[in-house]
Amino acid sequence: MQNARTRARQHEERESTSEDTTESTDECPECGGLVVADEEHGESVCMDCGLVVDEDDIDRGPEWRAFDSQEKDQKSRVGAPTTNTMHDKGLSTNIDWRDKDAYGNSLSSNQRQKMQRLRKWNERFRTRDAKERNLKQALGEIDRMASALGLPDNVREMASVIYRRALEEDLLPGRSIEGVSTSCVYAAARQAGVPRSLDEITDVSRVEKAEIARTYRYVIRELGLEVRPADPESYVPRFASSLGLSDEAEHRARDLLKTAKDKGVHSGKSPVGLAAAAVYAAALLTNEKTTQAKVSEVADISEVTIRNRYHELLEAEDTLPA
DNA sequence: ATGGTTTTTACTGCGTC
DNA sequence: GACGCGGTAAAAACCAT
Repeated sequence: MQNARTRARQHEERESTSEDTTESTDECPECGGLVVADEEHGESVCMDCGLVVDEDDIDRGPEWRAFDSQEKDQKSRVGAPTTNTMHDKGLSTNIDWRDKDAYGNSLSSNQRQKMQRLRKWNERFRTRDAKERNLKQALGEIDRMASALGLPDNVREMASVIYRRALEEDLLPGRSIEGVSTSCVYAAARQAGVPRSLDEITDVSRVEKAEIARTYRYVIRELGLEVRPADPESYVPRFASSLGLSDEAEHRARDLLKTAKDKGVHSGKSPVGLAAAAVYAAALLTNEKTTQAKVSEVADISEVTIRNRYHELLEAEDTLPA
């Protein structure tokens, strides 16, 4: 057995050593209760025990106050939000495709042709140079994959930002747009705490797994992105819900993973496998009906691995003084 | 390329509904 | 008998050196 650190580094996806003590953001470190944000005081407070988990939050509201609607209109200076998921951040001009004027009347054929030409040139200018076109295509890909994986908008946003940076730093030459955008999605999903396994990513990408992994490592290294090993717990909700398990079982699964973490059982093992095993074990403990086969299917992990892991989980549970 | 480790594949035996 | 489950051995995949 090599030492734990080396082991953990072996597999990108793997959980790291027991020295990593970071708490997930929405659970109280004291009692495990739910932590909610109190915007008025800029604090994050545990709902169960009242512990203030985080202070000095950033207030993202407007810095001005308005006392009536008129003032609100005057002081407000907000347009459409810019977004990184569009290659021009949604800032450039768009010419409507409908051949209607501002009053809704149809255009004469003369005007229609003119508008057609304008649209064409506007589009050409918008995506003028190679980088813009590159971005446009990549962002399309990112969006497609994120949708296919059911990832939320903020992940798309993150992936887009990462891609922009990659483009800025000239990381693209020699690498496919597909590969890099896939890697960005993978990285963003992991950073956002809603990881998808490499296999899941591979399914929706047009690029092979090996290339994704390679490109991903490259991008991470070049951009100096810090991505912690995936937390098995972050897979639990997804698995539990696709198996139709109760909240109690889900919670049980998390507990199992926590004690396993304390025991350091998880080092060097695939987080997905751990999560799958925890979900299965939790279903057993709460007398809910599932089979290893089903868990193995939704988690995309072999039954053997589930068996091995869940033995280890239960063992860790037993040997704990609790 | 090699070696050590984990995961997968394939197969077998056991108990139960 | 099909099914769920446990175990094993060999193959494959993976990472670090």
